[in-house]
Amino acid sequence: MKQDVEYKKREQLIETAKREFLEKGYNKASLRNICARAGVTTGALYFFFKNKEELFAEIVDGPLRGLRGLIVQHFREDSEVMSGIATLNDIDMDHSNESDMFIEYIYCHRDSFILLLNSSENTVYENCVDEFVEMLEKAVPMMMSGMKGYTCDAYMSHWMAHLTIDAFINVIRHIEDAEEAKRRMRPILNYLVKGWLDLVMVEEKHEQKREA
Amino acid sequence: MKQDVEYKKREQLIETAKREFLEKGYNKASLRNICARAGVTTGALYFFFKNKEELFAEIVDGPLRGLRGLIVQHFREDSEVMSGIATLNDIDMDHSNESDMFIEYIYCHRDSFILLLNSSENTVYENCVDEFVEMLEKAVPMMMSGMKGYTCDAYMSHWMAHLTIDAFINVIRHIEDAEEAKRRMRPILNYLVKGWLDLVMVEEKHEQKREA
Amino acid sequence: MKQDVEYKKREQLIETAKREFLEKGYNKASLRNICARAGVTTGALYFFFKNKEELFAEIVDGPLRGLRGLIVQHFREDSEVMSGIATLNDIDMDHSNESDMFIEYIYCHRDSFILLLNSSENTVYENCVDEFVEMLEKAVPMMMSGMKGYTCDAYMSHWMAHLTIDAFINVIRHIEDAEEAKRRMRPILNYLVKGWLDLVMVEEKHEQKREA
Amino acid sequence: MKQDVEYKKREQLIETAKREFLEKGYNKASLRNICARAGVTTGALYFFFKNKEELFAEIVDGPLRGLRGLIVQHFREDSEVMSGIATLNDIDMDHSNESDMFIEYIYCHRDSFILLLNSSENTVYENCVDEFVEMLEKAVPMMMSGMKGYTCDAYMSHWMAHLTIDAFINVIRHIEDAEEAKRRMRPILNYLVKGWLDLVMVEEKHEQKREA
DNA sequence: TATGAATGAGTCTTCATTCAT
DNA sequence: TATGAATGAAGACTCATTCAT
Repeated sequence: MKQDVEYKKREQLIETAKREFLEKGYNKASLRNICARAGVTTGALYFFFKNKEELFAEIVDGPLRGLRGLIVQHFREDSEVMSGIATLNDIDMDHSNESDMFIEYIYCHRDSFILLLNSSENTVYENCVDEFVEMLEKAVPMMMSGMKGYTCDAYMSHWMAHLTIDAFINVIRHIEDAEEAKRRMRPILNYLVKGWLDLVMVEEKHEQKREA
Repeated sequence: MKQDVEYKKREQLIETAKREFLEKGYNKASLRNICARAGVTTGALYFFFKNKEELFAEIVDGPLRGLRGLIVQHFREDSEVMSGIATLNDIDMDHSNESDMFIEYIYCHRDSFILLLNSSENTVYENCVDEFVEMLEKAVPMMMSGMKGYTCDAYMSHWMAHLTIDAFINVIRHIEDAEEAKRRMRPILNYLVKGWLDLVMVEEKHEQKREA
Repeated sequence: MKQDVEYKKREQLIETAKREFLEKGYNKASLRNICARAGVTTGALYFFFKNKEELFAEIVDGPLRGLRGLIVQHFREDSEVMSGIATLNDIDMDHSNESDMFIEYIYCHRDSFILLLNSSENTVYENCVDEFVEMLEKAVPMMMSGMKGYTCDAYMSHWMAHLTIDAFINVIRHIEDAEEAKRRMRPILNYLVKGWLDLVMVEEKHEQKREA
Repeated sequence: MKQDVEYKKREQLIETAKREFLEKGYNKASLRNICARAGVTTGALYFFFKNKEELFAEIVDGPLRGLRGLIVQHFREDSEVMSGIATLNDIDMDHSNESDMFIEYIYCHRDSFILLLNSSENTVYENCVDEFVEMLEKAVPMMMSGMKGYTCDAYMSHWMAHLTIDAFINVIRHIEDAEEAKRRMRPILNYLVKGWLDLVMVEEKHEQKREA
């Protein structure tokens, strides 16, 4: 009974913090203001959270780790599938399922991800996007490594990774409904996959000619 | 003669402001600090500029307008060229020249554009990127309007515009040298143009089938 | 059985408080911190102690009263011995035993005394040293009162008392080992006793001359 | 004319700060309070001084450096005088002049020194007394080095230095009038000098006996 | 006995801006 | 043109203490 009340205050605080951070960004968000809006004294906030940063982390860290985990796991599974494939033509061009899954997860915590994308300046999270770019940049070439006769162009791999992540970010930022987001993401992703195959995968003959 | 001295102070102020804004972002940048670094009193700053925002604008507004103008003019010229083209196959697939020109201009004022991209939070410029997306999003379909048998998918046009702009931003952010930037941009742009043609331009028959 | 546990908490609290007070001084010591270090909740602290000052007192008051008692008793005994002495020459110049006894007691509670000396600002104890100076300042002349032909210079008595106490304080502060402290204190004390006799005890003739 | 007003505010600030620091000690002194008492806004304080610490330093640093300089210079001169002396008996036992000079200087800035002695906890100055002890501890033996047949007992030198400084501190703390302070200091200093000669200077024969 | 959530006044400090000179 | 003193609100954060449970 009392616990309900107590938890309610903590939850209240998180909820108002989320709103304030979204509206003003991390820096301009005012703890005083958050407390006032949550009907709580400043001291109370510092009972629940060590810091402004920790309050932000509370909102954002869980979903971020979750997504990270999801991606790692997904790449692992994908690697296994790919290990049985030898030519470009055998690659399944439909990546809707994967795309859907990521969107699904992200939209369960959309506020948090919007926060990370738009309002995490001066936070340890301010470069969190780079991490995902890097993961993608390294994962794809690895998955392709079994394909005979092709090598990866590292530079294009980097840029395709960037573009791919940017595509997700655009969707997350501008589409509110998860189902619509999924629907919109699918054709874009297919286009991007083609990019990976056309620009990143280089026929080795071609490559040798160049070097020659 | 005296004017020289004065102008020097103004110039000094702008130079230090640029550095401070780049290092700390608009919000965290301190006018006091800027003045101190420039060897100028706070009062002096307020003689030259109305306030913090106007100081920021001084650095950023010129290049921004310049780029805007360049783009508008370019689209106008391109429209004329395109008006003589009737089929997709006739389109010149090499857009290196255009890409080069934009990069060239941007890199003449790279500091300013980096400022706009990374440090314009809480400024009227904070959404300036959207404007360019919008320009592109609308311009391309217009240019294509002469092409018989095709219509534009508005939605994909939006996303391709976004991706295209993002591609430029990635390059600007991460590559310091103008020539290298041009070189890297070309293949990416070509890939993107293919995207425009494949995803945005829809054969009308196809379209009718779908709708049927 | 349960009492054991409780007492353990109290004891824990005192122990951590001692450390915290020593490290940060009375003011900067944080009750929160003390509780955390002791693995106890803030509420618990307030069950055992009325407030911050009383927690400090708990550590410090016992030893302080003990020392006070020891000194009073010692002066009483010394007075009796001195009542049988009529000339300066008969005074026992070796005060090692007394010095040793005080050092012995103080070093049994050295932490507490260090606390009193270094970390009692803004406490009722912050001037506790003065009390000892005063005791000494008054006791010595009283003990000497039986000596015919001499009077006490009140002013010099005050300063010698101060110097004597300061000498003890220096030792307590800077020497950790009790035995070494005793050893170091002895020659200093003998020098100080000579000071008492030379500066404080004034031959009455001399005195009359002066006044004449 | 305006300058008068401006300087007055700064001076006012320093004056009130001095009072506040004296009354409450460095930590408990409140900048808000100081500003209010000085009839100045908080911002103003931070125009004149970088910090709480710097405000404190402003009051205290000058006098401290002055005293340090005075002592260094004095020791240098004394060394020259002593270099012409070979036996203990030739030493001038009257050190009134020196004592007077130090007291004179200190009492010109007595507030500052009281601050240093009583209210500098948690400041870089909190151990400033030790420095003077050390200077004295090292200087005296050096000055005595010319004396044949004697060596210095390092330990007693340390304690005599401590006692000597403590004696000064007692006077400064408890006597308000400079002239009275001088008068009181003289006999004490003479007593202390005797201590230096008796306890610190050891006849080498004696020393050798001991070692034998 | 003991918890731990909550208080609320208080801390030092920073800032963009103003204005008499 | 330019100074620089001064403003005053706001910032994050800390603290000893209380009290219903």
